[in-house]
Amino acid sequence: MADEQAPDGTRSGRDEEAVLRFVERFASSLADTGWPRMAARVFVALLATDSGALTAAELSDELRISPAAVSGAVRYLTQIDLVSRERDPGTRRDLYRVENDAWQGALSSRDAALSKWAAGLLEGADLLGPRTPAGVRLTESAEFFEFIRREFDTVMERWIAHREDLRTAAEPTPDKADARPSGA
Amino acid sequence: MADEQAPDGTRSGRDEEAVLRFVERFASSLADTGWPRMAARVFVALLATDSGALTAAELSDELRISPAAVSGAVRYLTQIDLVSRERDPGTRRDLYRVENDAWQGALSSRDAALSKWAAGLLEGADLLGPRTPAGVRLTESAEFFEFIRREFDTVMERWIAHREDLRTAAEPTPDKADARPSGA
DNA sequence: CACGAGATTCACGATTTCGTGAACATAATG
DNA sequence: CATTATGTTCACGAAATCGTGAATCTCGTG
Repeated sequence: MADEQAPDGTRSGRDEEAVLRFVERFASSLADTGWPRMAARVFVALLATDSGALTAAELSDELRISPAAVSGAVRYLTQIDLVSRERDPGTRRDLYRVENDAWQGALSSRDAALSKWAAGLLEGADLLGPRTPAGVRLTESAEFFEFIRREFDTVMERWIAHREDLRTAAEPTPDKADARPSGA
Repeated sequence: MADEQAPDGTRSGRDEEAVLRFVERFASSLADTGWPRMAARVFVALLATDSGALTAAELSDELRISPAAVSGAVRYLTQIDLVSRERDPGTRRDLYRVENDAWQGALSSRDAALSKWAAGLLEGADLLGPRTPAGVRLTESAEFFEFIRREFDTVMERWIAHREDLRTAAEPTPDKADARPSGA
């Protein structure tokens, strides 16, 4: 296991097999909460690369799925802004990249659903009579969702700040980058 | 349409057909985000009653589904603490009730999933090497989820306070309770 | 303690979802 | 402009999901 290079430039002093198992395991827990299986596998595979990006062929190969499955998974992931597509410079292949702030984006995109729910609930409250117990319950539900939606922005701001703290705390000394095998 | 009473005690000056349509429509948007169809319909049907509770027979009748389907939906809903089961006093029938703070409970129960995800991600980070780019990405993802989980408690506290504000504001005069049939 | 109302379980059939293979589309290169 | 490498679309078949009907179970009641 001398000095081989994975396609994404990752140094393979790693137990690739164990990584594969991790990808499958974590993708499964995502799938358990409603993610499409293939999308989950592709996403976690990207997360687990140093470069954060892979080509369709690499994904197809590593996960043992057809190019069509990769295409479908990637379409799903780009639609919800978890993954971006870019052209691999100098070649003809596309590169699928996981955004650094992928999770935040994923949660943010729930905003639309929350608003839609709130609107639907208010509609129902109106129908049932806003002052009936049922109408009150629906109105309060709508208010809950609107509240959550608004609070979310605040939480994200706090996360950004917290992340900065963590990052600076993680740098032991303002030394040269030493965690960069720089295989490139 | 003099003074008929729906089974849950709801006065039916309402357009029952329109309510039914609302139930189906809103249940559909829940289903679109991954809810089991029957569970969504049962849940919304309960939301739309004044008493907040219905028997299995009433649900089966109103939604035109089999008792088995009701049983399955209710099992799902009680497992995630969105609905509670109680015995209809004096009779032999169970009553399924939607909790007043149903939505909060539903979101709270996501805590477990968040923790599980964070743990899985840390495991992966360890595997990939905590100081490699991939390991850093996974660690940061885990930290994100833990952060969200912690923040959630705060948001809920603020919601409770905000809800009280809304409730007192909703009472036109400090009169006798008129919009509070006490959804106990 | 037998009866019966009501709830649950289980196997089956239908519907839907999902991944594949193959044809098709697109674009860079000589 | 033909060739080749790459990505996408579409119909098909497999597999999982879901709701039903019928049998089974539970427990209050006469």
